[in-house]
Amino acid sequence: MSLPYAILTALLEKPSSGLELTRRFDKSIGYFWSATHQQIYRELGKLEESGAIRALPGPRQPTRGQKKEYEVLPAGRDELAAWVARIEDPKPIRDTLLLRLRAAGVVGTEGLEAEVRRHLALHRAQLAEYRAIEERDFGEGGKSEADRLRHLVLRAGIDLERFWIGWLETARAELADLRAGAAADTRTGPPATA
Amino acid sequence: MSLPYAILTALLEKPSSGLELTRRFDKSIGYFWSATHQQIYRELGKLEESGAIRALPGPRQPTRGQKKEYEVLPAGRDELAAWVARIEDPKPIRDTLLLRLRAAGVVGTEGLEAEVRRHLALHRAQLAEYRAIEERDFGEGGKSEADRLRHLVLRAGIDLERFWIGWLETARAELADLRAGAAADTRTGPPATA
DNA sequence: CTTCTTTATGCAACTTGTTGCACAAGGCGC
DNA sequence: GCGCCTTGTGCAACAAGTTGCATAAAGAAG
Repeated sequence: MSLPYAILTALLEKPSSGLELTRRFDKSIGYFWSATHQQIYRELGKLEESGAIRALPGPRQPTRGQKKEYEVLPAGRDELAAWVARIEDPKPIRDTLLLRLRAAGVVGTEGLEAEVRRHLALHRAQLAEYRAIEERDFGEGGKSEADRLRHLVLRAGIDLERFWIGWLETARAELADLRAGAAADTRTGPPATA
Repeated sequence: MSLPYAILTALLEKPSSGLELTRRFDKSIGYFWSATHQQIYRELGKLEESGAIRALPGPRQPTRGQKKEYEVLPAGRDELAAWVARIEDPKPIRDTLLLRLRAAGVVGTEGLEAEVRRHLALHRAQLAEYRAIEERDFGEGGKSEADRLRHLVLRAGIDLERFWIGWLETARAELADLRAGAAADTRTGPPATA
């Protein structure tokens, strides 16, 4: 499980409350590890119980509805450092569009082209967003180690979007070609291979 | 949820038993949608109950330990066709290595370089495997619609591995550079930016 | 014929992630 | 003061995925 480590990283970057973490996950960390506020609160509770983090002493004892900030304890930092070097195999992707393309091979491509075009637009928008972040946050040189590593992660996001855009363009062309072939079939009859 | 549709696709390609499906998932479909035999058996039960598939009548009434083959019914095929055209947004990736790189920004890169190299080797091996499949199954032209779509899916796998290999090479170089910088610091003292 | 292995199906418990909602405190408008 | 919105924490139920194990039949090994 990686969520606790994502939370420890975020808290080391800056001590925060549950809701603040949720917002930060929505922005930066969530681009490659998303989490809802429920998951985050649950995990914060576990981390506090296990002694990896602790609540910062606030003006009054926090009850329900009161902000509660956390900071990482040395034990939590050690766990995170150990996790960074841990051996863990990459997991295969899980993408429904690939699955749907395969399904289209047996039930037909009806409606798939529109969905491919829609995904293409979404990935192009995401790429533009990443590029804007890159220009804003990593414009000139003279960066710290943490900055260079964050930039590296961002470049993974950028390259990944580029991969999707390239592949989706191929897919769109292929689907258009199949459609043209199918239209020809209705005029001339199916080819011998069908 | 996509697993039932993955199973319907596999069963349309060829009626199978639970264990056969598991093996086929391990080979081809599992490259982008993996599933354990438990998930598959559970889902087969649900699909049979909902009338999307049915057990093929075998030599005797199958009990526990006896092979039980399924085929897709028209209702299941219709559901699958509707799913192919469904609007569904792409989900962001979840990759622990990216997360660990980010964590390394706050706790140090100790041990990460070895893990990056290991992943690089794994992705190179996976790429070689995909390329072998491509040559074996999609060598010459004259392909059916289903074949062309399967090839398209395989090319996504190939391009994705290429993306990882390219990015991991960049990451390895960056980590080596950071390590060299840190080594220099121990001799000359940290730079003013630290 | 008994035991062991392989093939095959499946239950139960657990972990992880999602969805919907409840509840508390504080600020704002009137 | 009273209603309402925002901020903030959290429970409960569900859905999806994982792990470990139980069970049954069939064939091979002795």
